[in-house]
Amino acid sequence: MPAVATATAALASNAALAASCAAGRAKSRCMSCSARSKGLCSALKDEELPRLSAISHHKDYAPEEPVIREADEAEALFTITSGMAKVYKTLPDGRRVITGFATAGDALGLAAGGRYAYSVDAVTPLSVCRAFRPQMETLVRENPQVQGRLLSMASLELTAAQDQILLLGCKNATERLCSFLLSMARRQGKDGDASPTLYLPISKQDISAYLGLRPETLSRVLRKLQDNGVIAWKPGSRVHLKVSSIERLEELANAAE
Amino acid sequence: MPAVATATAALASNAALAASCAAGRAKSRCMSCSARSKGLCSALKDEELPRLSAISHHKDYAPEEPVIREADEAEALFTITSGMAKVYKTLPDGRRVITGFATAGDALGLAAGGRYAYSVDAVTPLSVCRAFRPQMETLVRENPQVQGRLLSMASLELTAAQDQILLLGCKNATERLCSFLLSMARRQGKDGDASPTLYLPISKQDISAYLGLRPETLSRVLRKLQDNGVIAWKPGSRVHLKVSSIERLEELANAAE
DNA sequence: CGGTGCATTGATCAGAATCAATGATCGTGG
DNA sequence: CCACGATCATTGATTCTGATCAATGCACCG
Repeated sequence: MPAVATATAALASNAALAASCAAGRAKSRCMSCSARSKGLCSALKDEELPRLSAISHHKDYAPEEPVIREADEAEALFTITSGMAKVYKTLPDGRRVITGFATAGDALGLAAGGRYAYSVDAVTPLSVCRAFRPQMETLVRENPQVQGRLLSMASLELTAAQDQILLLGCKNATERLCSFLLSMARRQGKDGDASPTLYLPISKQDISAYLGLRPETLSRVLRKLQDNGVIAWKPGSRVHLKVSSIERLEELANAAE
Repeated sequence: MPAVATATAALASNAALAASCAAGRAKSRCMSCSARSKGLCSALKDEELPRLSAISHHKDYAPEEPVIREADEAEALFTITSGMAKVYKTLPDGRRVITGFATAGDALGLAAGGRYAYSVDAVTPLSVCRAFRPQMETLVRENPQVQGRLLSMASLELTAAQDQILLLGCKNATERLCSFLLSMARRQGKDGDASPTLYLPISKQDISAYLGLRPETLSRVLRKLQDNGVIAWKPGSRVHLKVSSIERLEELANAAE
């Protein structure tokens, strides 16, 4: 997740980012954004960017800070420019699942009804771009291709959600963890190949909430994988992880033994 | 699910539905469709309908017949006109989850990549409308509002998928079943109110595959709810169900006891 | 009428949850 | 800079839910 590293660097100015900006300034803002080529923004040509800059407002969040609260009025669409966020849902009694992790380029707040369907908190230091609904709708009207981009992003999310349903509905603890590590490794690797070294800014609590497991169970499975030599914590940092055998991980991800 | 009743009635002619139809005939076809006001089609005005008719091909399926196979080339977009279908994903070793049930108006085959991300089988006798990708893309280009409709449908599906993740990640067997019955009752009730009499064309096998439970477990939970007087099989038909107390069901759906 | 296949029920097992205790880490303030 | 407390991770012991295994019952169909 290379975007994470640039979390603090991107877009230093904060004060000037109120309701609207001069087009010239705004253009350079979106042009130099680390998410320029991703998500929503990739649907716009350079010359169309100022329109987006004009309606989007930058905002930063500290780790664990709430970004979106389920059931709130869905007044804005968020695009992550750097960092990572967790998307989750909660039951009345406090139980929760993390339904996904979002990174640079991902959109948050695509609500079908008038209200957000999930909550979002920052995982790492997080930067987002907010565009409020009315202005967003104008942009979409003027640039219909944006909707196509939104649709394909929603489809991707849907596919990811269904994969997660498969994981939660069928897989045991070991398979869940291996599937998760593998998908993170693939996200970080080049063209679909899983990277053997893995940057994991996500706490174990959050991983267990994502996998539908208790922290204790996650800890035990993690230990088992280490003892079997499948993975190793990289010395020196707790957020780096080394996978000794991607093949072994792939086996474990789909086959109960 | 009123649409189910019309499964056999809708669109009797089959032979004439090859590559293209005369606009007049085609118009009346979509105009009188039971899904006219739903899904994709609701995005088109009456006078735009012939364009859709011209590119859509009708097809019927018997219960349990496959409609879409995961990983196949995604060559068409399906819209259900009547009946019910199950959407599911499978692991290499055969384990499977049903990720959702689709009824009249629902779209199937919205694939982000070039391939279907899931399989679909008919649950009841099923009628669908197929539109092949290239023609569909033309239609979308000429009627951009269709994409908006697709987007909001995808968002709804995404929300449903995330609810299912919450169910599988957090809830116990009783809560799962109650949540399911409740959502089915709501689908069949008027304006969000759950209906106390419930038409359930879905086999217990499929219900258990949807809830991430074994058939034996489902059977036991079902029995418990009956013994507690929360639900009752309506005498005379095994696909009808009566809920004695929606409130009780709502309690059970979200609260571990 | 017998057979096949699915649903139910019962008995047992196992995987993960829960409960509990200890140990590591981090931030804080003395 | 170190000591302390708080928080979180790990490990162990035990429980419990749901899975699995097995037997019986029932319905549908040839």
